[in-house]
Order: sequence, then structure tokens, then C-alpha cells
Amino acid sequence: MNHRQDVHTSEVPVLCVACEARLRGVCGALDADQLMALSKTSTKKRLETGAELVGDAEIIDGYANILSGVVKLIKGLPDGREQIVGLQFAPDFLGRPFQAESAVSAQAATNVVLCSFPKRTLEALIKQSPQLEHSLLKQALRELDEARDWMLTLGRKNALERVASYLLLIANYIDPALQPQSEVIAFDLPMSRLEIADFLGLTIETVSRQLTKLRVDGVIQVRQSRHIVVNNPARLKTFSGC
Amino acid sequence: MNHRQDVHTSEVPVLCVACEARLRGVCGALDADQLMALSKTSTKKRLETGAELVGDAEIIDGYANILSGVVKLIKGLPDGREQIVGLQFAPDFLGRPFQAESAVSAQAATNVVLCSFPKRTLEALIKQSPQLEHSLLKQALRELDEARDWMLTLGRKNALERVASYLLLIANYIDPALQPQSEVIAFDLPMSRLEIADFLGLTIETVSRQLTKLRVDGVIQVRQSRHIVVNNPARLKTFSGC
DNA sequence: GCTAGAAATTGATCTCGATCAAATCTTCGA
DNA sequence: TCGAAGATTTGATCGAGATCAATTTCTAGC
Repeated sequence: MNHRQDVHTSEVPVLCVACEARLRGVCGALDADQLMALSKTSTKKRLETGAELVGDAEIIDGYANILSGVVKLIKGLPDGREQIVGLQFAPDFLGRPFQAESAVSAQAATNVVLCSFPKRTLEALIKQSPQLEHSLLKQALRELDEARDWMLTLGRKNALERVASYLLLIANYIDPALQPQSEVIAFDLPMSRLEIADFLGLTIETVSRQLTKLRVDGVIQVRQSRHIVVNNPARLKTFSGC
Repeated sequence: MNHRQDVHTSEVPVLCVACEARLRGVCGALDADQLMALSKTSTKKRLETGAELVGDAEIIDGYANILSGVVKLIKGLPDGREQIVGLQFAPDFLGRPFQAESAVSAQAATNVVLCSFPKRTLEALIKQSPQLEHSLLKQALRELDEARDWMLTLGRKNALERVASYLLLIANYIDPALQPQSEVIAFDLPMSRLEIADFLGLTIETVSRQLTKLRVDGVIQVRQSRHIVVNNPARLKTFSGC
């Protein structure tokens, strides 16, 4: 990916060359000097699928911007049950400001490339820059909206509606301009059936059965497990309960 | 309630006399002049149980600090299914900055007293005061943590665990110092069985049965539906799945 | 391409919570 | 205090999704 034509990147070449970032997110709020300072301490990291992002050597005690890939936020119960409580895509900001440790753990759902910042550097910048805090607030409010949307899905939708909602969520990330009356849309799922189940509060068998149901109904096609073709986005939406 | 002895209120008498607020929340971030300005446009409102906080004459297009009572945030599906996606207690800040309208509706779960601010006034203050934005960010992050906790409950806990978690949530609000090894704790539920069910993603019958189960097990006592005595908080916690 | 191991699907059965129904409790105005 | 309406509890039954088990499909290494 090359985003040097981008407005932001053209203003802040040092960090962007380092990060290859689109910087729609948090970094966009910084001025050139601040970005320059940040770029000196930031490091680019490549994580394999399944890598833990906190608690080990990856981005301990720090923050990061996702450059590519999907990160899942997980909460677990003592007996091993797990729930994915959030998905983060590029160019989301990652990390929990103003708190020693987050109550959630983060893990790479796909291969992930991110730009990591030391906790102190970024927190110092936050104090300097109200703009940066504003960006963080906007992202936090967006994540809050997403979490509450998902609470409705987890609390009140049946299995078929959950799976349909999930496909629409991913489709919408792949193509944010997706309209109900859109044409066919195709994409690769960034998660395994187990991860989807942990996101939907279901089991893998139930996820599989609902996908089969949608496939038999002609709403979607499934190729090699991960590749999905949505034949009829409008009809998929009617299955989602919304 | 009279909080004039409180540190914050003694610094900012005008708004506090008007609001009787403890101001642990957002307003605490403002200096005396800003609070004075805010107090001139703020109004104190008393809402009956069930009153809608948005979309009608209550706090249209505005923000508010809850002074007493409990507000529920609700999301619904077209077919009438509802999920409570958040509970807000005094002195929480209420309202969704930087967005024309929130995707959730808010309703008084109990009688509520709140201090309401016009949208423009508060947004102007936010621009002036990084401190205020910082407070908003802190509350947004706290609400995000709470929402994600609840996603785990909705996605992965069974009915008994959900009800136990709910009782602990309320008990913890009533007495934030509550420790696992605490003594007996008693409180009145601020919500009906239907509201509890809508919060837990269950039906009223299931909520009732789980309460009966906890009562028969001697973990709690229930008096006149709403009054709960937790005989054994530690044991209740073991029922909560955490 | 071939093969082993992992991932996903499909099948059979069971269980928890939903649903429908009835009884009891609580509240509140007359 | 009485009585009616609403809220809650309890009972009986049903069904969606979990669980356990067996195939089938996919993937990665050779």
C-alpha cells in the first residue's frame, strides 16, 4: 500500500514513511512537529495471527495504530468461556489511556501490522494536544456505540440474525459505502468459525448451520470456508433483525 | 440531600445551589467562571419513572448531569424487542457529544432529578476547556469498559449467572466499597422485573425463577419484590461466573 | 499432487430458557 | 379498609441452540 498522495501523509512524511499509515485516526490530530517527535519513538511491528498484543513483549505498556489487519478484544471467564467484545481495523487506535491495565486482552485475528508508541510519549502528547484528546474521545464514543449495538445483538437476536448481522458488519467494513440496494459484494472473512462464535455468543456448530441456511436460501455463497459472496445484501439485511 | 459541605460545591456555589449536585462528574472539571456561565443556562428537571429523556420536551438536543435516580439507555429492534444497553446513576453525565442524535434512547428507570444544559452552551465550553473534554473521555472509557463487561455477560453467561451479576452490579453501586467478604448488604432494586429482563437479555419469568433459586439457596432475601438482602455477597459472587 | 492434521460441516440428542397459562402478591385510589 | 389493575411468581410445555459424535473439507508441508 502506498498512501503518499494522501493529504495527511504529505504533511507528515517522517512518521508516514515509518508507518505506511493512512492516519485517519489519532495521529491525524497531531501537528508536524509532534508527529516528528512521535516518529522517533514509534516502532513498526508485524504480528502473526494469534499473537497477544498485551501482557507480553509485543506492545507492553503502550499504544498503537493498526496499519493493517484485524485485532480482536477479548474478555474471558475463569472457566474458559470467552467473548470477543470488540474488533479493531486499520487505522484504529489501540490501547486504554489513563489506566494501568485494561480489563480486556487483545489478540491479532489476522496478520497485523501496527505502529507502536511508548505509553509515556503518547500520554505526554495527549497533555499537550487537546486535538489528540478530542480524537481519542471521538474514537471512544464510536467504540461505545458499536459496543451497545452489539449488546442488542447478543441480548436479543437469535442465531440466524446474529450471523447475518456479523456478515453485514464485515461487509460494511470492506465496503463502507455499501447500500441495502447494493450489488453483489464479496470478501474474505478475517476470522475463523471459532472466533465468529466467540464474537456472536454462539458455538461453532450453530454458526456453521446458520451460514448453511443462508447459503441454501441463496442469500450468500461460501467458498473454501473463508470467502463469502453476498448475492443479495438487501435480503441479508432482512435476516439481520434490523 | 444537601452537599454544601462538599469540596466541589463550596467552590462553585451558584450551580450547586441550583443543582444540588455532588458534581463528581463533568462539571467538576470547570472553573468557577465557567460554572457560573453554565448555571445561568442550566435548568433543574424532575422526571417521573418512565419519562423519555430524548425525542420529546425533556432534554431535547441537550446534555444533563444526573442528580438522583437511575436512567436506562435502550436500544430496540423494529419488531419491539428491547435491550437495555446501559444504566446511568448520579452523578453521570448524559448525552452524546458531537453527534446529531444518539442511536440509543434514554428513559427514567426511577424518578430522576437532573440538571440539564443546552447543547450549544456545553459544546462551546468543551471547546474552551480541555479539562472538560478529558472528563468526558474518562467517562466514555468507563462506559466502554462497562459495556464490554456486559457483553461478556450477555454473550456467555447463563441465566443464574446473569441475575447474580446484576445483583452484584446494583449492590456495588449502592456500596462501592463492597468487598467479597463483606457483611450482609441490603438495597432496593431500581428496576422492575421487565427492566431487569431487558437488561439481562432474558424474560421476566426467567429472572423471577433465578431470584427464587437464589432465595431458596439462602444467598439472598427478597421482600416485596423490590427489596433485596444479600446474606452472603461472597457466595453470590461465586454464582456470577466471575 | 499427496497426505496428515486442523477446521468446518452435518447429524442425533439433550437442556436451558422461552412461551403460554394460571395463581398470588403488591399497590394505590376510592 | 376494600377492590381492581398491574406486577410478580409459579407451573407446564416447547423449541432453539448446546453438546457429543462422525464425516467432510481445507491447508500446509513434502
